[in-house]
Amino acid sequence: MKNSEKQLRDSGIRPTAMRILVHQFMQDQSSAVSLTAVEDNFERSDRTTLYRTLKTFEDKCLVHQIDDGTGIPKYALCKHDAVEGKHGDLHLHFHCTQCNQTTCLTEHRIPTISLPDGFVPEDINMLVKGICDNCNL
Amino acid sequence: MKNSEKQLRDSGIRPTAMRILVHQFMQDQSSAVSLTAVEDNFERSDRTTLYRTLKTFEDKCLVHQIDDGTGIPKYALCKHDAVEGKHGDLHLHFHCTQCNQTTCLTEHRIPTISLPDGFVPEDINMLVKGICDNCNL
DNA sequence: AAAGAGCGTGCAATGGTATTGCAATTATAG
DNA sequence: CTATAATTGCAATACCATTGCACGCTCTTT
Repeated sequence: MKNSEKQLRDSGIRPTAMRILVHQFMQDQSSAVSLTAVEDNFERSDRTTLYRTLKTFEDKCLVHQIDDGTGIPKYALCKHDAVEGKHGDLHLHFHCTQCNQTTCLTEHRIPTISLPDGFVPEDINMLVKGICDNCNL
Repeated sequence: MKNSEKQLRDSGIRPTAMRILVHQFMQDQSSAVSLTAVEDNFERSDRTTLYRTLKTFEDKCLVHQIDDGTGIPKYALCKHDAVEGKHGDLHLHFHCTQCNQTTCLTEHRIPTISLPDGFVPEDINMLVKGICDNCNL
């Protein structure tokens, strides 16, 4: 997938070797990854660099950060095309309490919710914890 | 509210002076509080004690922990009667990005959600970020 | 092709918070 | 009143995110 380089460029990110590798790594993942997980896969690189790489990706809407309740932020590629500085895909996240993996259920849009008067929603986060399909065999 | 003492007893928690005070403090709050917030209100007591107090409350379902995406856990009293070791009230949480307060919208039950085959839900967390009614005047 | 500016990277250090171990104190039960 | 158990306070540990700084690379400009 030489694709990564193009995607970085399109998002206004200079496609360094490191960034391309990280992006490709993210593409290979079926579940969201922690910074530590990325670090373990790139032992030659520094944690800080990877940290900033992910942050850059996030700023440019290539990646979204997921809070799965473990206290450790996870990252996953955004499926949709970046929409001008807005993380637009509000989907469900599932955290498996058994294998500890966090998955994007991209198909499952978050239902619109009605709030009390005066409350203005800007972002919605929905997290389901339980047993994932893999652990449930 | 001498009520606190009874509630602790009913939950199987020994009602020490500290615990009663913390419980009363929680009752007075209109939004969820962080450990640090509790600590600031009880300067005479140790952070660890308060930490364990909240944890005890949580274990006994007097209090539920809220993850509002700030990375700092918040706590709020459970409204419902404790149901045998199960935190049963799945309600909405709202985090105001302006005043930084996190509120339980107890009235707003979380809609049931359909998951892909093989996924078994055990707990659901729904968090809305935006501007709260107080900041929106 | 060489000089310079700006960005990316690595290292070291800082800070904030949860969490645990242990000893002293306090409350409960016999 | 004594013994036992639970609670509390202090100190220490551990884990991350985050930042400052200096070096190196790349890209542009002349």
